[in-house]
Parts: sequence; structure tokens; C-alpha cells
Amino acid sequence: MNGSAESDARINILIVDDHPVVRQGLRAMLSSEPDFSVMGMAMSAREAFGIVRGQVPDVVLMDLRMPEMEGTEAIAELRRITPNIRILVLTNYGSDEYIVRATQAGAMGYLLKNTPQEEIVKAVRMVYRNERYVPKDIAQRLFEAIGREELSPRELEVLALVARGYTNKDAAQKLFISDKTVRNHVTSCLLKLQAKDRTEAVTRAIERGLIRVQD
Amino acid sequence: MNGSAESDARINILIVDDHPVVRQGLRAMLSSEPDFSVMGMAMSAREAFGIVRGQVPDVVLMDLRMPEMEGTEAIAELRRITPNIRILVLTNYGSDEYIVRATQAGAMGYLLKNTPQEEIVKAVRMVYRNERYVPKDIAQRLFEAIGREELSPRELEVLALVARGYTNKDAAQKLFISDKTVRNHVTSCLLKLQAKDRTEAVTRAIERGLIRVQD
DNA sequence: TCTTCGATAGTACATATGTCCTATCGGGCT
DNA sequence: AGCCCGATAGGACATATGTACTATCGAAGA
Repeated sequence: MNGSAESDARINILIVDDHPVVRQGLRAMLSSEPDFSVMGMAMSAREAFGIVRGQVPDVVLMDLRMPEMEGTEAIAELRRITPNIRILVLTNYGSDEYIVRATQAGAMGYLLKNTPQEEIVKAVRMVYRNERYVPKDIAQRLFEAIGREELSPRELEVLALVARGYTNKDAAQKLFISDKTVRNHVTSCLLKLQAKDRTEAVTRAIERGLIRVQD
Repeated sequence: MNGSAESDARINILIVDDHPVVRQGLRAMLSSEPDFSVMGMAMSAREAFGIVRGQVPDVVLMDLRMPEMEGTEAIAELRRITPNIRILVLTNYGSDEYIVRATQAGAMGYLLKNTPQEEIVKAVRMVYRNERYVPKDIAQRLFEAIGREELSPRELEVLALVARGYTNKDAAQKLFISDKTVRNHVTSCLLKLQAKDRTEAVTRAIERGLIRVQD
């Protein structure tokens, strides 16, 4: 399985994704490149840490949305373990906030799951050379996300209740604060999300991935 | 590429998915079974129709959410072309309504994209034998969906506007009807979605996949 | 033909919502 | 020490929302 370990010219890749189909697909795509070597596959961040502690991959291709651990935490942790590891994020739908956070956590590039094989291969090579790979549409979203105010923890908490049909009064009771305060929070949500009312605020929050809607 | 065409014992499979990664992953998984033959891959419903007109597969493994055409339409169309074709739906997140509609359109089974290889293989064999394959969690959702009232087209239209921050009056103007009528529609949305207010109604509609939130 | 149902429209009323202010408190940063 | 900011709280007021009714019309189905 391995003959020479360190100094061959191949790019060692670790795939981290909880979907078996995606893992197999990526392996199939990447294995067809002679200078690529898929040195491992993990279905969770925890599993990935174990593998990385054994042998350090050059490039990690990982999904942002996984059970157990937020993808962004996983990125930060991987880079704590091995600071110069290159992480390429595989993101399904472009939930803006996650992409921003992944960047801050140290991701070197992004791939949408509908990316064709050649692009994926190209992206791996680029991040291996320590270049960033960011598709135009994601770059666009990143750009839009800049200068966008983000909701405070409390505001998010309030908005999550509002999304579930809580009135200001109900939310106030739940949070042990005055309904006037809840109003203030809702109002600043409206401002920050550029929404006309609480309902639109919830829609925007969901589409930005600020609020979880089931799984 | 082909030696015998018709009368070998292999199960001919067509994969339809717009994600290259998923197509490759499924092919890799299914090709490892000696009695399976992936006879084609399509990235759109239209492409799938063309393939099917050339050679009829035993089992079609297709994604519900694809550009161009609704997956459920595609299912109906495929079964119009070749009535006894077996269709196995690959569904990413379990958006209830789609699953119900896919069933009505003639799908024989469902697979979540996080399904392990053995399950996928098993599912293909089952639908090939004209048995249904429905994972427990999806069966659960189907069960819950039964007896659940669905929104009328007009109600959906209204709710979509409400989700975007339209007041009743604004929506009324947009739809050239009275705001009283809009109220009536909103009220029946609340009833049917079991929501306390318009905001919760929107949340529920989004989580059921009744309202599109971007892509 | 009779019935059901979706879409339409209306009235009346209680309550919720959103806006515009002011104001206090505590933590963090310069 | 001075400042900013998030979280807190409040008053006042115009509007929107939700509820509970009634009622008409036309299409689809029994």
C-alpha cells in the first residue's frame, strides 16, 4: 500500500465527508490523477483528527456541514494540529455565513458539490501550491458578506423564537426580559437583515443559514 | 464496451444527477457489484430521456432536485416513456412534499444521500425485483404527510409574498385582489401549517420545501 | 342537480407589531 | 478616564395582524 512514505511527489489527500456517496465520488475523481493519492477518508471531524495525527495529508477536502462538529471548528482544530495543512471546503449550498467563518478559520478554497471533475482537480492542485481557490459565485457571496452586519447572539436567539411563532411578549417571557427589549432586538434584526418585517427577517436569516431549519 | 446486450442477468442502471461527485460516487459504489451494470449517467432529466429512448435501464437512480425540470415531472415522464421502469429517488434532505409527490409520480423507493453503500445496493436490488424500498425515517415522514392538508396554489402564492415581507395590503395590490382576501388566504395557511402567525407559517413552509429559499 | 371547495369580499374588534424616542448599565478598548 | 456597544427598559402612537363571522361565484365531482 505504501512503498516510499515522505519524499515522493504525490499529493496526499484526505477526504472528510459524512456522505458515503460523496466520499466515493471524490475518491474516484481524484484517484484518476496519477500524482494524487487519497491517503484516507473520514466520515467525521473526529475521525479526521485521528488520521491526521497518524499521517499528515497535504490537502484536506472536507464538507462544512457534518454532524457532531461544526465544519468551521473542525478547520480551526485541524490547523491547530498541523498549521500548514491546506483545507479545501466542500460546500453544498452556498450558505454565506458558513463560508465567511470557514475563511476566518483558515480554509484555502471552496468547492460547490456540483463542481465538475476538472475543477475539483484544479482546485486541489492550487491549494497544494498554497494558492487560494475560490469560484466566482462564491467570491461574489463573500464580497457581499463583507460589510454586512451580523446579528448579535441575543438577536439570533430572539429571531429563532420569532421564527417559531413567538410573539414579542412570549419571547420576552421565555428569555426573562421585557417585551420592550425584545422589540429592540427585533428592530435591530430588521435593520441588519434589511427586512421590512419580522417575517422577512426570518426568511433572510434562514437563507443565510443563520437559523437552522430542521436538519 | 458491450458484448451481450439483452439477455444477460445483469441489472442495468441509469444514474441521473446534476452533481458530478454524486454521479461518480454512485457509479463507483454500484460498479463494484458484479451483477450490476451502470449503463449510463445523465446530468439532467432531458439527457436521461434521450438515454432511455436508446436503451431501457432496469433501474433509474435519480435526484429529485435538479435544474430545468422538477424531479417529479421527470419521474412521470420516464414512466410514460417506459411504464415498467423502476425509479429509485435519491433525495438530499428530506423535504416532505417532494417525497410525497415523487411517490404519486411513481417512484419505487427512496435513498437519502447519506445512505451507506450496502443500503444503496440493497435498495437497487429490491426495486429491481419490483419491491418498494423506503427507509424508516422517510416512511415516518410519508406517514406524517398523510392527512396533512396542502396549501392551494393561491395560498402558496400569498405565502411566498408574505415571506418576502409583503404586508397583506401590499400582497393584495400585487395580486390584484382585496386585502381581505389576502387575510383569508393567510389565515388558512396558518390553519393548514398549524402556525401561530404568518412568521411561523413561513418557517414551516420553508422547512417543508413549499417555499424556495434561493437555490 | 346538488354539493363541495377555492377564491373572492366584506365588517368588526382585540391585539401585535414596528417606529421613534430616551435612558441606564457593564464590559472592553484606547 | 473616556468611549462605544450590546443588552436592558420604557412611553407613545400609527398600523398591521389575526379572528370570527357572513356571503357570492364558478368549477369540479357525486
